[in-house]
Amino acid sequence: MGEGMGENDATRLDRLNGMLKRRGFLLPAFEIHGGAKGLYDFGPVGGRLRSRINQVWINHWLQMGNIVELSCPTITPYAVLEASGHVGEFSDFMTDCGGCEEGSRADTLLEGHHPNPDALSKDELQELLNLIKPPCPACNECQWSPISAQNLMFNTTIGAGQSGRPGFLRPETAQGMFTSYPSLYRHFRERLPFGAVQVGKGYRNEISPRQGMIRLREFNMAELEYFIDPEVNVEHDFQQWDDTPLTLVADENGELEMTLREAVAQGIIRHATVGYFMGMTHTFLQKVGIDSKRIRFRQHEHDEMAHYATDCWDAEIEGSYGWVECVGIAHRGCYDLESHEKATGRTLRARREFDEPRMVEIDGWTINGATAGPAFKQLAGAVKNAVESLPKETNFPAQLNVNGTDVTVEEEHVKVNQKSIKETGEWFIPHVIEPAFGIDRILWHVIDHAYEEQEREGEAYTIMHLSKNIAPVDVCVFPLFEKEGMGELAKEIHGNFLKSTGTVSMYDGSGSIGRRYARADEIGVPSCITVDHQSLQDGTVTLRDRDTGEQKRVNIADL
RNA sequence: GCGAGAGUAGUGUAGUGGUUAUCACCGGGCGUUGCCAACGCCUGAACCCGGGUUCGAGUCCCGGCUCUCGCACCA
Repeated sequence: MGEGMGENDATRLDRLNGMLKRRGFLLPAFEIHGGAKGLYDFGPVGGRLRSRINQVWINHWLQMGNIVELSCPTITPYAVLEASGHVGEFSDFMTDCGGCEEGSRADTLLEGHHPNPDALSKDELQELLNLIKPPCPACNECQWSPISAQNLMFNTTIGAGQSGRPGFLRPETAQGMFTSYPSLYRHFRERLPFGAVQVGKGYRNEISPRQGMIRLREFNMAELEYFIDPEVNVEHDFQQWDDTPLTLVADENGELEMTLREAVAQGIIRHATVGYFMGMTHTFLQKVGIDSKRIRFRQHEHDEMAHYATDCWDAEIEGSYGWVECVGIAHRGCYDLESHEKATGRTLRARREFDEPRMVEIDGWTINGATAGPAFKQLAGAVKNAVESLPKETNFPAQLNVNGTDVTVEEEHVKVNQKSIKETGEWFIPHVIEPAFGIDRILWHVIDHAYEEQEREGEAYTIMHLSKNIAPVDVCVFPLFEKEGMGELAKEIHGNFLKSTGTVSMYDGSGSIGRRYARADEIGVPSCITVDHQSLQDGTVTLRDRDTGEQKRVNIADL
């Protein structure tokens, strides 16, 4: 990152940041109290920009027709994130020295006493720590406080006092969508594929937030969890991207220019749905005004991917900080649902009906409950499983080892088990393909790409070329001068814009007309309307385009 | 987290211990001009926070917070 950033880029970045603060896009949060690292306010202009980007994102995915929107809590019980692997992956287990109060990592203290302390659970670490009582590296004292998970996640307590139970602020929105799987499955009438999207806040207690909006402690994310049947080969329509080859940086093939259709056909992209979502991502980024020449997709190398993932592509956008990953599109296999299934014992599966019912022949042994029950008592269940797995040729009595106990199974304990079972389908854990968007990073690059510095008669002039889809203010209405009724007419037009839902209009009557255009250009207002003398006579106004500066006269009624 | 540098109106800045903290842009009001940051007058707005040294601190010292850069960390 930051490669090749010249002095001009650096001063441009300074001026851009100054403007963003001055005009109310992005500001350091809680600044009057000294500020807080990694936390930003979206200001009077930025707040609207953010929510419009969110809305475009949601609508973009809802267009697929089999996607619903969820909203899950940001406060998440410990068990959920333990099941998902975040507690293990994201934490360091810390303990404080009773002598000098210096905090140490428990796994580091126990190195040399265990082959791989990093892999131990919290309880196991605590047990080992109590046993070993290693000396404090700072003061040699051997008194250690109970281990706590010092986490890249924000700890909290759900509920007050003794009854409170531990939890975290969520590090991603995804887990709530996985835990909502049963409700999604029912909503979609038990038919794959389907997906859920969620836009919301995520939290990571980053050790060192840097580079403005690029690494935050509280961030806006937007994720899609798309559930598929791994055995179904889906056909996706790639036609819409056949004319736009993408820049792909593939794991083993280096940088390529090719269409998604080709990349999927050649197996460079390992799953068609991943490819389809890459296309959807590219289209979305264009919708919100990202320069498509500065988008590329980079494939994770094998050792970079989470162990359960089978393919992962990042959409990277080039801006003032170099190439920054803004979207991750990961094929997560069945990892997430399986993890929650294991932790809860709940079924998180889908049903796949066979084309033809399958007859399963069972020809073997099972126990005779009447005799085996009294004989094996509490072991009877385990003996049943063991006997049923024996081949038909087995002769009784037979010696078996069940749960570590040797038992003798007599002929009288068993009976022949011969039957046909008709199976019409099977249950499986759906696979998940997850496009995860860092909204703040995208928003930053939207701003970065939209920001243009011009020079007009030696003066710096700033235009934000924000897309109409996301511009925080849709229109400005100016009276050429606030007299002879021009101010009143302009206010009336402004009022009519405000009445139409979703339109943001600003009225500005102060300063010269050129100054007002300049103020509007700086926050990226696409259109400005000016009421002049002629308006009073014929009911027309001038409509000025931000990017070209051209004006045309239009009837007030046609606005 | 470690090391280095920095923090003065909304923005960019001047100010090496001594009056009422400089300048520009900026915001507001009035007037004037009458379609692209025009002009005049009036006006608004700052020494990051907390301690210390000193008769006196924006300035020196210590601690904290924030920013920038390097190292470390980083689905």
